[in-house]
Amino acid sequence: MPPKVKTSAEKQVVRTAIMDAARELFIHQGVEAVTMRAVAQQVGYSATSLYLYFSDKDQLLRAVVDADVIKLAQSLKSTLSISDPLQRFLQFGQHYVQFGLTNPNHYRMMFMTQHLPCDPAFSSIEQNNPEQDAYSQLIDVVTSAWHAGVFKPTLTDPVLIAQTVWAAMHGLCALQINLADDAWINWRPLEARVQAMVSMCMHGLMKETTHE
Amino acid sequence: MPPKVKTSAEKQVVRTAIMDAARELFIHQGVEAVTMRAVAQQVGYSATSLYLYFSDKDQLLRAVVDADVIKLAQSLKSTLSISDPLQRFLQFGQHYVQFGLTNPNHYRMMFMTQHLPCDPAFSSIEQNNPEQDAYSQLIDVVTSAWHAGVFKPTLTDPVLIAQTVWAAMHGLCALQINLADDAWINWRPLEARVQAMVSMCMHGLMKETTHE
DNA sequence: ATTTAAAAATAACAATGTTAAGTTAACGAC
DNA sequence: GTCGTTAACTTAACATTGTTATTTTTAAAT
Repeated sequence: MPPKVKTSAEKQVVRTAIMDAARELFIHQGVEAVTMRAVAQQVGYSATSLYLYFSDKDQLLRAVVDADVIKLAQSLKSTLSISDPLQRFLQFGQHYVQFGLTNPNHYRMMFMTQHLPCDPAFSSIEQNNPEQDAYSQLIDVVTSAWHAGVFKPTLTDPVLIAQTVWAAMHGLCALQINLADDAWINWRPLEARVQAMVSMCMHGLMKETTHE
Repeated sequence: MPPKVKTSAEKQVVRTAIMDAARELFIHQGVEAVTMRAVAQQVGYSATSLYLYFSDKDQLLRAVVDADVIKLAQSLKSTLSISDPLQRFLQFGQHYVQFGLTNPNHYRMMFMTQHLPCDPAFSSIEQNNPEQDAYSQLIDVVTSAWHAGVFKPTLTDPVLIAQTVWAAMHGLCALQINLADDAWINWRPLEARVQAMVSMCMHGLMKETTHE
């Protein structure tokens, strides 16, 4: 069966196929519930063959997450062309939240599960490349809005603003993803919570004149 | 060896011992990494005996988390005696964040790991009892501040305010806990991020006059 | 044609959650 | 007292998992 000697390109095809199968299962069943055997079966290999392409399950997850961060960045890229810095910022944020809420397992996998710290030295993502690095996009978007003077004058560090907004939006997504079904809490409708969070951020960060 | 016929009180002692051992290990090693055998050894029983007290690992985790939610509520209780509604709200929030950041594994176990939804009908926590239910404390604290008129007049739903503030603070804690060591991100100092988040919430929610 | 080694599969291992099958000894009935 | 009965517990055992060791297959190199 093994048609020996795969070109590096052919190997990449298999690698990608494994990652796609893994992502599909991770997203639908959660990372924990997915076995290497299941991934292998999905892609038509034996379980042990996966280890020829990924050293272990953690590395496979890491690779999938990396690829998805790039995808998120490419998705967010569409908002970067908005010329008005304020609108660009708002759309960017909305896009991010929408991604998290419509792809909960995706989001959980990327930002809520404990995985190996992402080492820029070994990542497949090119740091600071706005095509791939969603975090650097965020920094850029906030920084340009900051230069445009939309934030309160007391706020002097765009990076800090960015990290605060990210945290706020992340909290919204994370609680929804983890506790939406918890009968304990009488959640307000999701849209109302999104709206309230956006509103709080705007009133908390922007100049008064900006959001009349 | 088995000294037959334990009173219900004695059984409760064993149950608690198991939960304490489990919590200790969960917190130091993460829920995933802890085996039933390890918990059993810690408490001096065989692994299978744990199943006489908890139907499975998920239920054990659920019981531990429930107990810790009560502990959190009791810890937060100290702030409830502050007479000024605004100060009470602020201290309550600060207390919560401090808990999350100084007990990261605890916090992760309680709010960031996937576990069985908490069913009020079967929980050991008494819902709406301010001694035990931290969420109801939050609602109360925000509602009384709302009645005191500290929030912007456009904000008409104290529950929505509470859920928004919780999400914001949770995002702060969650990102710190999961991504603090990620070399990708040039995190601002933790205290600065806490301060910035608190400030954003206040400016975003409070009447102008409240925070001069 | 024979050798070599890449690519894959099969067999196998240790660890884990969990269940089934014993084992021990305190209590009640006589 | 002794004799079952049964609660409390232990030891065996199982299925599943991630992973490694071994073996098979087969395209290319000689």
